[in-house]
Amino acid sequence: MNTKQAPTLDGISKQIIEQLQLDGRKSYAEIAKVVGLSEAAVRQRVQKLTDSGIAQIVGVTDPMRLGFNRLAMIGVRVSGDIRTVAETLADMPEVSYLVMVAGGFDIMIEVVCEDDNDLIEVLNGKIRAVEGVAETETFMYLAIKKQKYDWGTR
Amino acid sequence: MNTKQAPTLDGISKQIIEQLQLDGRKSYAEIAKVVGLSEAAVRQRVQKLTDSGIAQIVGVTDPMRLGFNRLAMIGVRVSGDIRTVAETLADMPEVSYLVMVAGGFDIMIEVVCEDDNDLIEVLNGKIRAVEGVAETETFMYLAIKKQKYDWGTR
DNA sequence: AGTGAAACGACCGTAGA
DNA sequence: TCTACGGTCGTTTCACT
Repeated sequence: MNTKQAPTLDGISKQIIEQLQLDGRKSYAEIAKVVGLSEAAVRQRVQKLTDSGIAQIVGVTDPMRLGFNRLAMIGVRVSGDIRTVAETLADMPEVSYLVMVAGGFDIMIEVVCEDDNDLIEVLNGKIRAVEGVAETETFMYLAIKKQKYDWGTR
Repeated sequence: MNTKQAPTLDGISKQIIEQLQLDGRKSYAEIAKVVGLSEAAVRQRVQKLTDSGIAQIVGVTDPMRLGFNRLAMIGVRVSGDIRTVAETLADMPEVSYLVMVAGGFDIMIEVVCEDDNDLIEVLNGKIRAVEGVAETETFMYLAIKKQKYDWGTR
Protein backbone atom coordinates (compact mmCIF):
# COMPACT_ATOMS: atom_id res chain seq x y z
CA MET A 1 0.00 0.00 0.00
CA ASN A 2 3.06 2.25 0.06
CA THR A 3 2.75 4.88 -2.64
CA LYS A 4 6.35 5.81 -3.15
CA GLN A 5 6.68 9.50 -3.89
CA ALA A 6 7.21 9.54 -7.63
CA PRO A 7 9.08 12.03 -9.77
CA THR A 8 7.01 15.00 -10.81
CA LEU A 9 4.92 14.39 -13.90
CA ASP A 10 5.90 16.14 -17.09
CA GLY A 11 3.65 18.70 -18.71
CA ILE A 12 2.06 16.34 -21.17
CA SER A 13 1.03 13.78 -18.58
CA LYS A 14 -0.42 16.59 -16.52
CA GLN A 15 -2.43 17.76 -19.50
CA ILE A 16 -3.67 14.24 -20.12
CA ILE A 17 -4.82 13.90 -16.53
CA GLU A 18 -6.54 17.26 -16.72
CA GLN A 19 -8.48 16.08 -19.75
CA LEU A 20 -9.49 12.94 -17.91
CA GLN A 21 -10.54 14.97 -14.89
CA LEU A 22 -13.04 16.71 -17.13
CA ASP A 23 -14.25 13.49 -18.73
CA GLY A 24 -12.86 10.10 -17.86
CA ARG A 25 -14.25 8.65 -21.07
CA LYS A 26 -12.77 11.16 -23.47
CA SER A 27 -11.29 9.24 -26.40
CA TYR A 28 -7.54 8.92 -26.77
CA ALA A 29 -7.82 10.55 -30.17
CA GLU A 30 -9.42 13.66 -28.73
CA ILE A 31 -6.90 13.89 -25.92
CA ALA A 32 -4.13 13.44 -28.48
CA LYS A 33 -5.35 16.50 -30.37
CA VAL A 34 -5.25 18.61 -27.23
CA VAL A 35 -1.82 17.55 -26.03
CA GLY A 36 -0.19 17.21 -29.44
CA LEU A 37 0.77 13.54 -29.45
CA SER A 38 -0.40 10.55 -31.43
CA GLU A 39 -3.31 8.50 -30.19
CA ALA A 40 -1.06 5.54 -29.41
CA ALA A 41 1.31 7.65 -27.34
CA VAL A 42 -1.55 8.98 -25.26
CA ARG A 43 -2.83 5.47 -24.77
CA GLN A 44 0.58 4.28 -23.59
CA ARG A 45 0.87 7.12 -21.12
CA VAL A 46 -2.60 6.57 -19.70
CA GLN A 47 -1.79 2.89 -19.37
CA LYS A 48 1.34 3.67 -17.41
CA LEU A 49 -0.38 6.22 -15.22
CA THR A 50 -3.15 3.84 -14.28
CA ASP A 51 -1.01 0.70 -14.02
CA SER A 52 1.38 2.43 -11.66
CA GLY A 53 -1.45 3.76 -9.52
CA ILE A 54 -0.56 7.39 -10.16
CA ALA A 55 -3.99 7.97 -11.62
CA GLN A 56 -7.24 6.05 -11.76
CA ILE A 57 -10.22 6.41 -14.02
CA VAL A 58 -13.34 5.64 -12.05
CA GLY A 59 -17.04 6.12 -11.74
CA VAL A 60 -17.83 8.19 -8.69
CA THR A 61 -21.15 8.63 -6.96
CA ASP A 62 -22.64 9.48 -3.61
CA PRO A 63 -22.32 6.26 -1.57
CA MET A 64 -25.64 6.96 0.09
CA ARG A 65 -27.34 6.39 -3.24
CA LEU A 66 -26.01 2.85 -3.36
CA GLY A 67 -27.27 2.00 0.09
CA PHE A 68 -24.15 2.81 2.06
CA ASN A 69 -25.78 4.92 4.69
CA ARG A 70 -23.16 5.04 7.40
CA LEU A 71 -20.26 7.15 6.31
CA ALA A 72 -17.95 8.99 8.60
CA MET A 73 -14.82 11.05 8.69
CA ILE A 74 -12.67 9.89 11.55
CA GLY A 75 -9.87 11.95 13.02
CA VAL A 76 -7.15 9.81 14.55
CA ARG A 77 -4.49 10.77 17.08
CA VAL A 78 -1.49 8.48 17.07
CA SER A 79 1.13 7.62 19.63
CA GLY A 80 4.28 6.36 17.97
CA ASP A 81 5.03 6.04 14.27
CA ILE A 82 2.26 7.66 12.28
CA ARG A 83 3.22 5.96 9.03
CA THR A 84 2.90 2.47 10.45
CA VAL A 85 -0.58 3.23 11.71
CA ALA A 86 -1.46 4.86 8.40
CA GLU A 87 -0.45 1.76 6.46
CA THR A 88 -2.47 -0.50 8.72
CA LEU A 89 -5.58 1.66 8.47
CA ALA A 90 -5.18 2.07 4.71
CA ASP A 91 -5.32 -1.70 4.29
CA MET A 92 -8.85 -1.86 5.69
CA PRO A 93 -11.43 -2.19 2.89
CA GLU A 94 -13.93 0.06 4.64
CA VAL A 95 -11.42 2.92 4.55
CA SER A 96 -11.97 4.78 1.28
CA TYR A 97 -9.71 7.73 1.92
CA LEU A 98 -6.75 8.30 4.16
CA VAL A 99 -4.66 11.42 4.58
CA MET A 100 -1.86 12.23 6.96
CA VAL A 101 -2.40 15.70 8.35
CA ALA A 102 -0.91 18.31 10.64
CA GLY A 103 -3.19 19.90 13.22
CA GLY A 104 -5.50 18.51 15.84
CA PHE A 105 -5.23 15.01 14.34
CA ASP A 106 -2.44 13.00 12.79
CA ILE A 107 -4.56 11.03 10.35
CA MET A 108 -7.99 11.57 8.87
CA ILE A 109 -9.89 8.74 7.24
CA GLU A 110 -13.20 8.33 5.53
CA VAL A 111 -15.01 5.07 6.14
CA VAL A 112 -17.90 3.72 4.08
CA CYS A 113 -20.27 1.35 5.86
CA GLU A 114 -23.64 -0.10 5.04
CA ASP A 115 -25.20 0.18 8.46
CA ASP A 116 -24.59 0.91 12.12
CA ASN A 117 -23.33 -2.54 12.99
CA ASP A 118 -20.79 -2.30 10.25
CA LEU A 119 -19.60 1.07 11.47
CA ILE A 120 -19.36 0.02 15.10
CA GLU A 121 -17.37 -3.03 14.11
CA VAL A 122 -14.97 -0.96 12.03
CA LEU A 123 -14.56 1.79 14.56
CA ASN A 124 -14.36 -0.17 17.77
CA GLY A 125 -13.36 -3.57 16.55
CA LYS A 126 -10.80 -2.63 13.95
CA ILE A 127 -9.58 0.96 14.09
CA ARG A 128 -9.28 1.38 17.84
CA ALA A 129 -7.66 -2.03 18.09
CA VAL A 130 -4.72 -0.87 16.02
CA GLU A 131 -1.51 -0.52 18.01
CA GLY A 132 -0.63 3.18 18.14
CA VAL A 133 -4.15 4.53 17.72
CA ALA A 134 -4.48 6.72 20.82
CA GLU A 135 -7.72 8.64 20.25
CA THR A 136 -10.38 8.93 17.59
CA GLU A 137 -13.11 11.42 16.89
CA THR A 138 -15.98 10.52 14.61
CA PHE A 139 -17.91 12.86 12.34
CA MET A 140 -20.95 11.10 10.92
CA TYR A 141 -21.96 12.13 7.43
CA LEU A 142 -25.39 13.67 7.07
CA ALA A 143 -25.02 14.52 3.40
CA ILE A 144 -22.38 14.81 0.72
CA LYS A 145 -22.87 18.16 -0.97
CA LYS A 146 -19.95 18.37 -3.36
CA GLN A 147 -17.47 16.03 -5.01
CA LYS A 148 -15.24 17.61 -7.65
CA TYR A 149 -12.10 16.36 -9.32
CA ASP A 150 -11.38 18.99 -11.95
CA TRP A 151 -9.15 21.26 -9.88
CA GLY A 152 -6.34 20.52 -12.32
CA THR A 153 -8.01 22.72 -14.90
CA ARG A 154 -8.65 25.81 -12.84
CA MET B 1 -25.38 23.36 -6.77
CA ASN B 2 -28.34 21.82 -5.01
CA THR B 3 -28.22 18.06 -5.44
CA LYS B 4 -31.80 17.16 -4.88
CA GLN B 5 -32.10 13.87 -3.06
CA ALA B 6 -33.04 11.49 -5.82
CA PRO B 7 -35.04 8.28 -5.71
CA THR B 8 -32.99 5.23 -4.88
CA LEU B 9 -31.33 3.71 -7.91
CA ASP B 10 -32.61 0.41 -9.21
CA GLY B 11 -30.45 -2.69 -9.11
CA ILE B 12 -29.24 -2.44 -12.67
CA SER B 13 -28.03 1.13 -12.36
CA LYS B 14 -26.26 0.15 -9.18
CA GLN B 15 -24.54 -2.68 -10.98
CA ILE B 16 -23.51 -0.36 -13.79
CA ILE B 17 -22.00 2.09 -11.35
CA GLU B 18 -20.18 -0.71 -9.58
CA GLN B 19 -18.60 -1.74 -12.85
CA LEU B 20 -17.53 1.82 -13.51
CA GLN B 21 -16.09 2.07 -10.01
CA LEU B 22 -13.77 -0.78 -10.93
CA ASP B 23 -12.85 0.72 -14.29
CA GLY B 24 -14.26 3.96 -15.60
CA ARG B 25 -13.26 3.02 -19.13
CA LYS B 26 -14.90 -0.38 -19.20
CA SER B 27 -16.79 -0.69 -22.48
CA TYR B 28 -20.56 -0.54 -22.54
CA ALA B 29 -20.53 -3.94 -24.22
CA GLU B 30 -18.71 -5.53 -21.31
CA ILE B 31 -20.94 -3.85 -18.77
CA ALA B 32 -23.94 -4.99 -20.76
CA LYS B 33 -22.84 -8.62 -20.44
CA VAL B 34 -22.54 -8.29 -16.66
CA VAL B 35 -25.86 -6.57 -16.07
CA GLY B 36 -27.83 -8.38 -18.76
CA LEU B 37 -28.92 -5.49 -20.97
CA SER B 38 -28.03 -4.44 -24.49
CA GLU B 39 -25.11 -2.10 -25.08
CA ALA B 40 -27.40 0.71 -26.14
CA ALA B 41 -29.46 0.45 -22.98
CA VAL B 42 -26.37 0.61 -20.80
CA ARG B 43 -25.14 3.65 -22.68
CA GLN B 44 -28.48 5.40 -22.19
CA ARG B 45 -28.42 4.74 -18.49
CA VAL B 46 -24.85 5.92 -18.08
CA GLN B 47 -25.73 9.05 -20.04
CA LYS B 48 -28.61 9.77 -17.70
CA LEU B 49 -26.59 9.08 -14.60
CA THR B 50 -23.81 11.42 -15.65
CA ASP B 51 -26.02 14.12 -17.17
CA SER B 52 -28.07 14.32 -14.00
CA GLY B 53 -24.99 14.51 -11.82
CA ILE B 54 -25.79 11.30 -9.97
CA ALA B 55 -22.51 9.81 -11.12
CA GLN B 56 -19.38 11.11 -12.78
CA ILE B 57 -16.65 9.31 -14.65
CA VAL B 58 -13.37 11.02 -13.94
CA GLY B 59 -9.64 10.68 -13.81
CA VAL B 60 -8.45 10.92 -10.23
CA THR B 61 -4.93 11.51 -8.97
CA ASP B 62 -3.04 12.86 -6.01
CA PRO B 63 -3.25 16.65 -6.38
CA MET B 64 0.25 17.01 -5.00
CA ARG B 65 1.56 15.34 -8.14
CA LEU B 66 0.11 18.09 -10.28
CA GLY B 67 1.70 20.84 -8.26
CA PHE B 68 -1.16 21.53 -5.88
CA ASN B 69 0.85 21.43 -2.69
CA ARG B 70 -1.44 23.10 -0.20
CA LEU B 71 -4.36 20.89 0.56
CA ALA B 72 -6.33 20.93 3.74
CA MET B 73 -9.34 19.48 5.43
CA ILE B 74 -11.21 22.25 7.19
CA GLY B 75 -13.73 21.63 9.91
CA VAL B 76 -16.35 24.36 10.11
CA ARG B 77 -18.69 25.25 12.97
CA VAL B 78 -21.75 27.16 11.89
CA SER B 79 -24.11 29.52 13.65
CA GLY B 80 -27.48 29.63 11.94
CA ASP B 81 -28.62 27.63 8.93
CA ILE B 82 -26.04 25.02 8.07
CA ARG B 83 -27.44 24.40 4.61
CA THR B 84 -27.08 28.00 3.52
CA VAL B 85 -23.46 28.05 4.58
CA ALA B 86 -22.89 24.69 2.90
CA GLU B 87 -24.25 25.99 -0.41
CA THR B 88 -22.05 29.07 -0.27
CA LEU B 89 -18.92 27.09 0.51
CA ALA B 90 -19.73 24.49 -2.14
CA ASP B 91 -19.78 27.20 -4.78
CA MET B 92 -16.12 28.03 -4.20
CA PRO B 93 -13.90 26.48 -6.87
CA GLU B 94 -11.12 25.68 -4.41
CA VAL B 95 -13.52 23.48 -2.44
CA SER B 96 -13.27 19.99 -3.90
CA TYR B 97 -15.32 18.13 -1.33
CA LEU B 98 -17.99 19.18 1.11
CA VAL B 99 -19.88 17.06 3.60
CA MET B 100 -22.37 18.00 6.25
CA VAL B 101 -21.53 16.09 9.43
CA ALA B 102 -22.65 15.50 12.98
CA GLY B 103 -20.05 15.74 15.71
CA GLY B 104 -17.50 18.36 16.62
CA PHE B 105 -18.09 20.21 13.36
CA ASP B 106 -21.11 20.96 11.21
CA ILE B 107 -19.36 20.91 7.86
CA MET B 108 -16.09 19.46 6.66
CA ILE B 109 -14.51 20.60 3.42
CA GLU B 110 -11.43 19.74 1.47
CA VAL B 111 -9.67 22.62 -0.27
CA VAL B 112 -7.10 22.29 -3.03
CA CYS B 113 -4.65 25.18 -3.37
CA GLU B 114 -1.46 25.70 -5.30
CA ASP B 115 0.51 27.53 -2.63
CA ASP B 116 0.35 29.22 0.76
CA ASN B 117 -0.97 32.52 -0.53
CA ASP B 118 -3.79 30.74 -2.24
CA LEU B 119 -4.70 28.86 0.91
CA ILE B 120 -4.56 31.94 3.13
CA GLU B 121 -6.78 33.81 0.72
CA VAL B 122 -9.31 31.00 0.62
CA LEU B 123 -9.33 30.39 4.34
CA ASN B 124 -9.24 33.92 5.67
CA GLY B 125 -10.51 35.91 2.73
CA LYS B 126 -13.30 33.66 1.59
CA ILE B 127 -14.36 30.95 4.01
CA ARG B 128 -14.21 32.94 7.26
CA ALA B 129 -15.92 35.82 5.53
CA VAL B 130 -19.04 33.76 4.97
CA GLU B 131 -21.99 34.83 7.09
CA GLY B 132 -22.69 32.03 9.56
CA VAL B 133 -19.18 30.57 9.69
CA ALA B 134 -18.41 30.73 13.39
CA GLU B 135 -15.20 28.75 13.78
CA THR B 136 -12.85 26.79 11.57
CA GLU B 137 -10.11 24.29 12.25
CA THR B 138 -7.55 23.49 9.57
CA PHE B 139 -5.80 20.18 9.03
CA MET B 140 -3.01 20.59 6.51
CA TYR B 141 -2.36 17.58 4.30
CA LEU B 142 1.06 16.02 4.59
CA ALA B 143 0.31 13.11 2.29
CA ILE B 144 -2.61 11.34 0.66
CA LYS B 145 -2.18 7.64 1.37
CA LYS B 146 -5.33 6.12 -0.04
CA GLN B 147 -8.08 7.06 -2.47
CA LYS B 148 -10.52 4.29 -3.32
CA TYR B 149 -13.88 4.37 -5.03
CA ASP B 150 -14.78 0.71 -5.37
CA TRP B 151 -16.66 0.30 -2.11
CA GLY B 152 -19.76 -0.55 -4.15
CA THR B 153 -18.29 -3.95 -4.98
CA ARG B 154 -17.29 -5.13 -1.55
C1' DA C 1 -37.22 1.89 -21.83
C1' DG C 2 -35.11 -1.60 -24.48
C1' DT C 3 -33.54 -4.18 -28.94
C1' DG C 4 -31.05 -5.12 -33.31
C1' DA C 5 -28.43 -3.92 -37.40
C1' DA C 6 -25.33 -1.21 -40.20
C1' DA C 7 -21.97 2.63 -40.66
C1' DC C 8 -18.68 4.82 -38.34
C1' DG C 9 -15.03 5.66 -35.17
C1' DA C 10 -12.13 4.10 -31.36
C1' DC C 11 -8.93 0.86 -29.67
C1' DC C 12 -4.91 -2.00 -29.71
C1' DG C 13 -0.96 -4.74 -31.32
C1' DT C 14 2.98 -4.52 -34.07
C1' DA C 15 6.78 -2.65 -36.80
C1' DG C 16 9.93 0.87 -37.45
C1' DA C 17 12.42 5.23 -36.15
C1' DT D 1 9.20 7.00 -26.28
C1' DC D 2 6.98 8.16 -30.30
C1' DT D 3 4.56 7.48 -35.03
C1' DA D 4 2.12 4.87 -38.59
C1' DC D 5 -1.04 1.54 -40.00
C1' DG D 6 -4.47 -2.32 -40.20
C1' DG D 7 -7.49 -5.61 -38.01
C1' DT D 8 -10.84 -5.93 -34.52
C1' DC D 9 -14.12 -4.41 -31.52
C1' DG D 10 -16.99 -0.74 -29.51
C1' DT D 11 -20.09 3.11 -30.30
C1' DT D 12 -23.67 5.55 -32.46
C1' DT D 13 -27.80 6.26 -34.91
C1' DC D 14 -32.20 4.87 -36.31
C1' DA D 15 -36.26 2.25 -37.09
C1' DC D 16 -38.97 -0.79 -34.40
C1' DT D 17 -41.15 -2.78 -30.18
